[in-house]
Amino acid sequence: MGKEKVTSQQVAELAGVSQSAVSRVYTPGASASKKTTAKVHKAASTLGYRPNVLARAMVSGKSRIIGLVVAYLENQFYPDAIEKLSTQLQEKGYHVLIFMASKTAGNIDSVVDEILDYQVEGIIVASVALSSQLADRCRTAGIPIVLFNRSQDGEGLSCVTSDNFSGGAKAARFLLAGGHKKIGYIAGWEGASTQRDREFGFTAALQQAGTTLYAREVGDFSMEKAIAATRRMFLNDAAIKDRPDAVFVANDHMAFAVMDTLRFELGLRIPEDVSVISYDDVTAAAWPAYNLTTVRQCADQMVQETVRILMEQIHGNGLQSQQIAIGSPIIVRGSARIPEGWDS
Amino acid sequence: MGKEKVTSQQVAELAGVSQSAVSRVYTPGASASKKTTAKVHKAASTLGYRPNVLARAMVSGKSRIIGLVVAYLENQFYPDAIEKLSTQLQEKGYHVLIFMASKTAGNIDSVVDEILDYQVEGIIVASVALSSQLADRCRTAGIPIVLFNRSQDGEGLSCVTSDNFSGGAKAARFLLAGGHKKIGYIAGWEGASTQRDREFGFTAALQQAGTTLYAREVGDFSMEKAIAATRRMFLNDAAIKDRPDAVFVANDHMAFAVMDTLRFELGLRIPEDVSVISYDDVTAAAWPAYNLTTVRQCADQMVQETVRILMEQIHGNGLQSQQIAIGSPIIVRGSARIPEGWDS
DNA sequence: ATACTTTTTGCATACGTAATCACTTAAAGG
DNA sequence: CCTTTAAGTGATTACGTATGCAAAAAGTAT
Repeated sequence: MGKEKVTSQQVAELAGVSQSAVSRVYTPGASASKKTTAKVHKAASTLGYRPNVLARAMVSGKSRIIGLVVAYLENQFYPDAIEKLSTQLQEKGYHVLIFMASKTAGNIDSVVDEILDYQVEGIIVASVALSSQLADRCRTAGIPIVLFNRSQDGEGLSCVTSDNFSGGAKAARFLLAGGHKKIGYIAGWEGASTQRDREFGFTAALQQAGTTLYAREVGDFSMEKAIAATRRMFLNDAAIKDRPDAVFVANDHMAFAVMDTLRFELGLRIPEDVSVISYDDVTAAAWPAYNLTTVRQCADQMVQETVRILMEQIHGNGLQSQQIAIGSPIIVRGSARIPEGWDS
Repeated sequence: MGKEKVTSQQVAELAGVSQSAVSRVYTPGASASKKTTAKVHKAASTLGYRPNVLARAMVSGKSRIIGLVVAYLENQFYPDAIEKLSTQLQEKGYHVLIFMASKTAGNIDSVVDEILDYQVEGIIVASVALSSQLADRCRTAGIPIVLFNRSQDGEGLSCVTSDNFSGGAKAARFLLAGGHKKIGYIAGWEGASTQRDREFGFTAALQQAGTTLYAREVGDFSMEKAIAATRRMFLNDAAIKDRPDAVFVANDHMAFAVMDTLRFELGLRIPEDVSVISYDDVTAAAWPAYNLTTVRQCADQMVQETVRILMEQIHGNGLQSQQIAIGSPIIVRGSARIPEGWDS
């Protein structure tokens, strides 16, 4: 129960120098002679001193904390991204304060309020939309925000996404090249920019080829709803021969549920009876049980860009907001028929 | 670029009261009259004032930050747990500062040092071992620690796990009741208490039934290594008839890889040729593609106990360290032969 | 109305550190 | 040896809030 806080003052006394000297030894830019540095380090290690980040934050205004808002971690893409984000920020001397925005959109504002209470130096918002007044508040507070895997028009917010439009188009062209005629789409949550852009890209490419969506259902990025959507799409009144011969699912997470439903509930073979293609390329997409053909969201690059933007904004260089879209290559595996002579 | 920090002083001036009064309005225990409370609230909302948590932490010693150390988020059990932990702590007014201990054991000490720099009120360590000197340091600093999903002897540390020993035993009895004779085990990382206890429980139950492990390989809780372990176990020199007829895998994460290897690489049927049973019951275990019979780690209860212990220790009630083991029921699905007349 | 208790209030201080400033010491240059 | 410049140092202050203390205000009982 020794609540022994070792302060710079105590170190100073032991080392026979002033508190200022101790502070300077631990402040990168400051000047301290070899001798005092040595004395201070010795005293500090015998006392077990480490600078108090909070006190440091008070006076310097730099908390070295980044707030991260995330809605749910069920979709494996997010834990992956969080791990990478946290690791990269750690390397730069920042740390991540995590906030769950589990409930409805209403409480996201209060969540961000709580974040601001911690004097964070920046905020990363993953897969969540912000109210415009909230964006304003952060802007006037001078706290940079980066949307991760979401974009938002009009607010002038920085964001990092994959190129969802062209990714969706790639998926469409892959299915078309495979000779599919009746192509369905299982949408994500319709409030999400990712959902919208993927669908736009997909339907645009279909249209370019002179065709349109054969069926469409909404899965809201949820497994349960994706299962229901699959049933609606494949168990309709029409004859069996009228069911879709391919389906684009808005993300891998739903695609797993769709595939399981197609195979185990409806007895369909993939890709012989139905081709399935989706978006994200989470780890599990490569598991043999799914072997999912999917458009990759390069989490590494997305994280890297997110961190870069954040650092630029924090250090005041790039005050312009940036909208980054990372290239999204298609990863061909076995869940969708492979077109003859396909190699790109 | 308005770096406008609104302080209690400014609120005080606008409301025509002292800074102390403002502070007291926002301090739960303090006394303030209805009238001043109203005035302060009004002034605060026009100015957009919110108390600075860091400054509050300085003087009160309460940062309302909990440090969370986690090694990897690949195993879905951890993201799940993190989400629940974070949500529950948020409800109690605490927030989670996350630290990745990705690399080897060596740098865990430095990670915890960084945590302590933030004056956290408590630390949760998930699936990572602490050096004893580190445990000491936290003890003398008065910072409570709770190990999550790990136990550690000798240090007197609090920990919350599932009842791994009896869980392992349940798995063994299930396989034995199913009539299996050649039972293999794919171990996790041997430095982990969870691995050890699950194996002890499993082999103890085998021994009680007068048998022993037929084969054993190490998978280190890693998918790649689990795949290699599966190959070693099922592609050995002996005749095909000599391969195990059941395998207990130390966690679900590895079990997915094991099942995929058995099915798609070795062409074995589950459970007809080989029964597979494992431990955790992560979400994906219920997916039809795996339909995994597994011993459940009740994440909800584990999280609840973790938070409870932490809160007790922080508020100084239970200074005794506590070791909690949550009951671990077996969840019967389809990956292991179901014994005749089984119902428990 | 008086004396006494309870509640409310402002003042001053403390938390642990970084930054400013003026000052001392060391180095450099002739 | 003296002058000029640079580097290092300590005393002091500021960051934004909570809290002990004493004074003032508001009730309460006599």
